[in-house]
Amino acid sequence: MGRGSFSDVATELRRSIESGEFQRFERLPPSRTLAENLGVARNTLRAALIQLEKEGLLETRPRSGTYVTSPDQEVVVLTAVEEATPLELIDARFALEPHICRLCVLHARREDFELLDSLCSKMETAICDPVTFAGADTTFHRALALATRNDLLIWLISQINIIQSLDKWTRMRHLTLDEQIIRQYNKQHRETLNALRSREPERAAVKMKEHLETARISLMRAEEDSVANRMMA
Amino acid sequence: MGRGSFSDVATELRRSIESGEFQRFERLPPSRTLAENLGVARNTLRAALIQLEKEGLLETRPRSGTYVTSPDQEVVVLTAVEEATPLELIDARFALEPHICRLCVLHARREDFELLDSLCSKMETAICDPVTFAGADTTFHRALALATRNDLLIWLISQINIIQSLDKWTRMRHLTLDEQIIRQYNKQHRETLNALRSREPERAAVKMKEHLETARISLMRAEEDSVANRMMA
DNA sequence: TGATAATGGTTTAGAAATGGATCAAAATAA
DNA sequence: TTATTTTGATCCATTTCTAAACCATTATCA
Repeated sequence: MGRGSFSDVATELRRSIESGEFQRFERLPPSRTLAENLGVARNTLRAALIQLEKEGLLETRPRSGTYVTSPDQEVVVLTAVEEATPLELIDARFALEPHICRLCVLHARREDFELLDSLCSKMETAICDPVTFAGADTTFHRALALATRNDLLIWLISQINIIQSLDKWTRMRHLTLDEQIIRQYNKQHRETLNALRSREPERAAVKMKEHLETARISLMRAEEDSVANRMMA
Repeated sequence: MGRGSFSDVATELRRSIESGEFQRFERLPPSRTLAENLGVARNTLRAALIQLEKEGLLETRPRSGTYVTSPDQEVVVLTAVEEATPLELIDARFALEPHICRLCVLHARREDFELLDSLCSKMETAICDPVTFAGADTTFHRALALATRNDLLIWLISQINIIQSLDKWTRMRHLTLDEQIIRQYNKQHRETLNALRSREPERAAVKMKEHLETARISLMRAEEDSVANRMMA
């Protein structure tokens, strides 16, 4: 056969491992068996295994077997956090927050609305103060999660907030916060809160989506600008 | 000379324990008997037992027996999250997964569909095997997240999967998986995948919501049953 | 009480299976 | 063609399994 098949085998195995077909700590089938299953010669398989070992997905103990190395959970956290792009983060919030609004309609109590209301007021007095606004904004979205009374969602949102509070994010975020944007955000926060108060789950979800869409657009604009600046420099 | 079957035996036993075949505090069969049942030498079994003891799943008292202990599985950080209830978890998935489907339509590639397809097939052949089905099901939902190419979403889903893999969940989950439910899940998985393939984000999201709704209902029914059982006892 | 059985722990020698290495021939790509 | 890669086969060194025995302690029961 021609070339290329060894890297195809590596790709196939990599997918199997990443997709969880071979669990961590589990032993892969013996190279002879595995080669037969994959319809490939043992030598070819070996080349693929060596490749994957270099990548750190496998560990082979001679005369014992080839094992899936444990992907350290903490490493996953770090890479997920460090490599998350602003748009990925917005997409994640797009998934979570509209549904959080729906759940708020079911579970929020009077005191939750009071907290959300006071946070809106705080943001409305911070039109010229991006730092204060950003803090209150984070608190507002966190308060929405809290109002669901769902510990898991609260935790997920808090994880996202942790990422958002990293340095590189904070700076970019403050850049996007001009007075016009803050006014728009404030309007959307109010609209969302009103929909929640009148117990309209879908309207609240829609308002939240509009809010996130605004945030996405301003983020993209900020990125374009920073690219443009980099090109100017 | 060298096989690694002791690690395979450990995997098999781990499955038996997680599937509830061996209940907590229950004594395992004598090592001689168990070894014979597994078709493996007693020494090999012992190596596996020692491994599982290290993992904290078993406790062996010399001359008495080997007992299933409370598994301190996944000692991960999520202390607050460990107390998440099944319904909280379903709500979180309600938030994440429909939107993940929408993003899949944008980002999934051919090989993603192939993986999802093969997982559907695997689940369809596991109608009478809840343990295998549950594993493939988790992988399926993870594969959906992977197909979004959004590392943050992938991470969030993996966190949810970790919770779901905790011992107390696994048992309840397997209880809810009768043949009828599995057939329904399989149908819904297929429908979701088909919607993704034909690039219809909203239909995929709707199918996923239906799927999660089914899961929620069967969970609630299982909880009612367990409450009823407790009241009978 | 005392005898017997049952259990986990340990050791041993031999057998079986595994990954590692090499090489000539075949197949493929350029 | 020419160069490269895969294949299939064989041998090797070593690990790990098997099988069987024996030990020490506990449990059971007469």
